[in-house]
Amino acid sequence: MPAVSDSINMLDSETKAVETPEDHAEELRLWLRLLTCTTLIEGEVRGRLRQRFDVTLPRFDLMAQLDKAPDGMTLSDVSKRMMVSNGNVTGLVERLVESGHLDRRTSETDRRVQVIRLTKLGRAEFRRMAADHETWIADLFADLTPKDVRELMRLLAKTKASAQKSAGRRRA
Amino acid sequence: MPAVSDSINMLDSETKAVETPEDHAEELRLWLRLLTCTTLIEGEVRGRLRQRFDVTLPRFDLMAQLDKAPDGMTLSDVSKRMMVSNGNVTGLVERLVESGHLDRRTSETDRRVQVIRLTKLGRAEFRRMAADHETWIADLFADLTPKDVRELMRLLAKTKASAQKSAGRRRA
DNA sequence: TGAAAACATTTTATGCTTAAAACAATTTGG
DNA sequence: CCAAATTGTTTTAAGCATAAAATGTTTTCA
Repeated sequence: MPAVSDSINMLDSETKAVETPEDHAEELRLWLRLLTCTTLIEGEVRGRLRQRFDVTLPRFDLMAQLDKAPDGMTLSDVSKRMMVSNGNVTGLVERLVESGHLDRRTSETDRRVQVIRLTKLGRAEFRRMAADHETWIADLFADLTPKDVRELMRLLAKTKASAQKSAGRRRA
Repeated sequence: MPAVSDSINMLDSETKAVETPEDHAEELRLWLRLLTCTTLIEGEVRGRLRQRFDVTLPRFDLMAQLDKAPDGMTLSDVSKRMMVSNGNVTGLVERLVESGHLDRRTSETDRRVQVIRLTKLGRAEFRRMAADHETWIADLFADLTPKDVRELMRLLAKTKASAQKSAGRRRA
């Protein structure tokens, strides 16, 4: 096998790995750091939501999606947006309907579809929580300059695109 | 209360918010993008670990910690490193001992402490998985240039420090 | 038209995760 | 020395999460 036949981005690394056991330690470290940041912030937000509002993060996240959709969303939409499994949404919605935060109805045009939206109570509670939530986030990122924020946005957009491409390659 | 007593970074934003309802939309968007990237990559890694090795991500993460500690770690150490609750580790370890991947013993000098380490089997299996895992990560980040990686590392380090500071302020 | 494919959701089985309380062992300070 | 505080772990109760199979509905297309 000629050395020049090396291609970039090949997933089947069988032969490649034998020839050149490449060092991906930097990417690995980057991934761990990304994960650490997210875990740290997520844990902080989770704790504050529980302490101040006695609400879980998943419930808050779901309400956040619905707050942006006054006409409601289908369970599938929610599932895709939140990047969680369908079954997960089913249970989450169940509990939020039970607590009076969500309203759920079957679509008139397609009886497979469930449309959910925030109740008046749900919207009011979410708005209160969201206001505090925003200040928490601002505080957690307080040491970043506006330039840092812009730069991170850019690099994370690139990261997201790269990961999506890779995920697509695998499914293909 | 004198007006001059206002301090920066105050979490009690009662009066401040009324005066200047500051806009933190950028930080919020940054946080959501960070979360999206992590969720995306994590889901991808989780799926591949399950498909190729029939192992869960938490199990893999725990084994990864132990692989770096040939002499073993206490449950507390693991819990801190993985940033998960103590009870979480208890259950995870239980199952990994059951499956023969981990060895657990009570410390001789302090009978409260449980020391766990990888068994020969556990280490062998982890090494196999880790090799693949590294190529997956490299592929997921493939579109980032070395410069991008360095810059992201730097900005995420800054983010982590900022978040830790904020978390500390709250606990204080 | 009508069987097959696609779709939206729910169910099932299993495992992960947390916060808080309980338990057990060690350390500390009067 | 010993009661109190601290530390390490486990237990408990509740909820979150996934993958895969099951259910019911709509669409496709031969």
